[in-house]
Amino acid sequence: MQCPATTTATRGRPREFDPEDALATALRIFWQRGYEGASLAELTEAMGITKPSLYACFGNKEALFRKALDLYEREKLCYVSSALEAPTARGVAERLLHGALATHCGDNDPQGCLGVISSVACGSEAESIRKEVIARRASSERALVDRLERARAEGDLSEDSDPEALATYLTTVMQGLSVKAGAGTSRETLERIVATTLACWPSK
Amino acid sequence: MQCPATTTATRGRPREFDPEDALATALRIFWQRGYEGASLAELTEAMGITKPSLYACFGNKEALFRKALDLYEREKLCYVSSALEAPTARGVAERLLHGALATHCGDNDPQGCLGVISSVACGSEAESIRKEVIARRASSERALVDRLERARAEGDLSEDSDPEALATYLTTVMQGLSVKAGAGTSRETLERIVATTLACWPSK
DNA sequence: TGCAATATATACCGATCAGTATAGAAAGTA
DNA sequence: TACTTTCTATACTGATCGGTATATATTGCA
Repeated sequence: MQCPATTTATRGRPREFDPEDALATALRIFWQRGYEGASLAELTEAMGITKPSLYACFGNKEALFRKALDLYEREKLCYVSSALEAPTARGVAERLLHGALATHCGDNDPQGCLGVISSVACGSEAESIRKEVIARRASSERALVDRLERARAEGDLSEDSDPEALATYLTTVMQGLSVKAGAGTSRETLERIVATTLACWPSK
Repeated sequence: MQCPATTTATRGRPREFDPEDALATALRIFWQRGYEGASLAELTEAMGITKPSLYACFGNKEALFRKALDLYEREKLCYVSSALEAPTARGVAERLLHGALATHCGDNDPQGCLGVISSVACGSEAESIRKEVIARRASSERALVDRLERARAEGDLSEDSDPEALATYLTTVMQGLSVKAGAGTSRETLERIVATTLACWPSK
């Protein structure tokens, strides 16, 4: 089967492509098109492999998407967990917003957030994909709530503030940023949105 | 051809369906599925008409979508223009956010914003749809910028505030709300997000 | 060298996509 | 009643969808 990490000598004809490279390419296509918008024809052409190779290596389209989503969270959403390590609530907000900016409006990657794209779109067939993306997002949002509750306990968020409300508010802004980024809003405008959000943020 | 308003006596066999009802149904389907996610099979079944009837009355799928989008803006986004008539900048923000809440998280309509759904998703064929939706949104955002500039001129927004930045910030929150609504976030949570946003809003 | 194992290339599958050709049904007009 | 006009119902088009069967090519091992 597939062994992306260990390059153990196997029998049979060796694979002619690098599964990690191919997966990174698939991620890029899914990121541009969404799950349903990415056809197997476009995927296989971009990855430089044929459909049987794709199915042998990754299972099927849905399994490929989940692996791409894993890669996305591992490599592109790492700013989230590192943001939670900021010393203050304001620092967390700053790192989250600037991280979102860098990740979803960079020059080298598609614009917008794969999670937002996949949860908003599309038809009925992709329902299980949608649910999975929403579930993953919920767990990372819970971590943010916990962090802000800690901030309130530590005093850098005022006693009468609502950590849960602030957390969902913050992710709302981040998701709005992704929508705008995907719609082609300029980076400069997005930076002003982040600045405005931080200017409103109710803590030091 | 089609004459939805005037019921002039025409020759030939009379149409057996009400184009306005059919269009309202089509809007609901597009709203649930997005442009590409809504198949003609699902559309015609929900509308209770056959494909030839749909094509004779509405042109094609894209034209039907544009007509549905017109209806959507006319009936569902009217809260935007009425919000701009609020006496103060804070009143504008309040009405916009509560209007978005009522429209995108109501019990009778699909969750989320048709514009966000259509601009975020999907494949490459719907590119012209995407562009159209983005353009329509831009023009309504311009109206909000104008309104906030007036607010600054009138003094209910401080001299050193940035109306353009505040306007895009506000629409960012609204689009984030739509993403969350489409993902199934509870109305109560969304109301807390609105309350949090207004608590942060930098004007009386 | 021959065999088992794995990968590739080609061509195909049934289902669905948006869109249409054709024929019949229902109205006004003469 | 005959005729024109318009709508509806059925069946179809070529293209594309995700997925696969088959045959061939390339390796390790015996």
